[in-house]
Amino acid sequence: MLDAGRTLGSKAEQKQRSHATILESAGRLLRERGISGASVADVMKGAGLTVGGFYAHFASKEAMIDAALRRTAKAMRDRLFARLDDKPAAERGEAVLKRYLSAAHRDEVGDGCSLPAVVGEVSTSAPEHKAALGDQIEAFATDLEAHLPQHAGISRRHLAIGMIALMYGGLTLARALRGTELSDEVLRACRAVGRLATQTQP
Amino acid sequence: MLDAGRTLGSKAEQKQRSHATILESAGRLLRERGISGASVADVMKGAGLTVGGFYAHFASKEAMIDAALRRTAKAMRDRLFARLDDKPAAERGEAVLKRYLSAAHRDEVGDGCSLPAVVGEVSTSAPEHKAALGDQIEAFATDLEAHLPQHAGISRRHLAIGMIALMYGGLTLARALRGTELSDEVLRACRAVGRLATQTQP
DNA sequence: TGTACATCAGTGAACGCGCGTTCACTGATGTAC
DNA sequence: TGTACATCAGTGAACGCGCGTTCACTGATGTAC
Repeated sequence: MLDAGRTLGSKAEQKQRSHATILESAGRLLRERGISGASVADVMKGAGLTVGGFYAHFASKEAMIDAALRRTAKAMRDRLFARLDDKPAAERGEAVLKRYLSAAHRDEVGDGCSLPAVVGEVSTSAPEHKAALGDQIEAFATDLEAHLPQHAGISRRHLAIGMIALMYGGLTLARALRGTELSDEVLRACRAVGRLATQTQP
Repeated sequence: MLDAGRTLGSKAEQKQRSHATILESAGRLLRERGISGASVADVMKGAGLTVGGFYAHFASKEAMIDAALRRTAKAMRDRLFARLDDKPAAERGEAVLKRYLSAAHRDEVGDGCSLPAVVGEVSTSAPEHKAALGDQIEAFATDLEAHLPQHAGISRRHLAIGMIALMYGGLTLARALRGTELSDEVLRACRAVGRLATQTQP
């Protein structure tokens, strides 16, 4: 009775902890190996569990991918837009660009953005992933456009969407070419082109 | 004797024709389903043949993917830069941008650019694909930079590489979101951002 | 407090399937005499 | 020209493997009395 609050639901708490660990493992493998590469067995092994228990936590692999995608994309946004207030408003867009298109971000595959691992596969995988991706792109664009300047002939929203495509495209290309000289060049080139868009017009 | 030229090597010619048909089928499936989705059995079926004969034409699936990637990328460049002489020099960069980021190109998955189907998978597949992709990006950049204006603070080569990342990223995102409103918006937004880079500076 | 029963998170083996690759074979084409 | 043999492009079944999913089970935790 005294420790009712601690004991009660301790089984449920254990399950909750496992659920979180599985999601974390799924997020890492999703970013490292993509949708098809993040196998249920490996995700469970990464969480210190065995395959059989998976379906007590998720209805299907697709449901797991969906949850992992939403979680990792949210985490990425939080990180990307953190501590921007320290900088003058005019420099914030470029700061996001530099964080995203850095060599460090290219190399920390399992912890970085999930878009490079996911976007290319979405068109050939389960249709529900399209909605998850769409939601994350919308959220990303909304967060980003607040930090971009007004240009003639293009809305801030479209500027943000274009910047996302540039950042996603550049990072994915740089990762595909990792270890070659061209990989670094891609990052530099995309930062330079992005700068044209983040700068206030003369 | 009379028809020696026609008969001689007719077996070899048959094999050559089959080889071309297989490559064509591989190119289509590679673009429709990506590297892992273009299975050897389906590629052969698409060429009107059966699995067993495959290894008389290619040393491995990887060799086939390599050849198909190089072929389709070359074909895409030829198409993208065709008949640009009809246009004033200042409009050629934007013309390429419009061709690449068109709704038509987004929708003709099996005949368009192979980058959306390939780039995301390269970092987790056979290492030799990295070289094939690198070569195609180099060639693409070289072709493109000739049609771009000089900007302050960025080389034409880097402008070209950045544009490629923007076009690849935008098309891939638009394909992932195909059928949604956001998909069209991505294409429009990327064309607008690309225009900032293709225009001569004021 | 102690005992008997219920719950349920997690295990591990099995399923049907598609994959890349191998191989004994078939039968039309090509060659030798 | 006609016959016997060699070549080789393509067939189709088989292999070992990893996949997503299912399911009978185990054993620690929780509940009832």
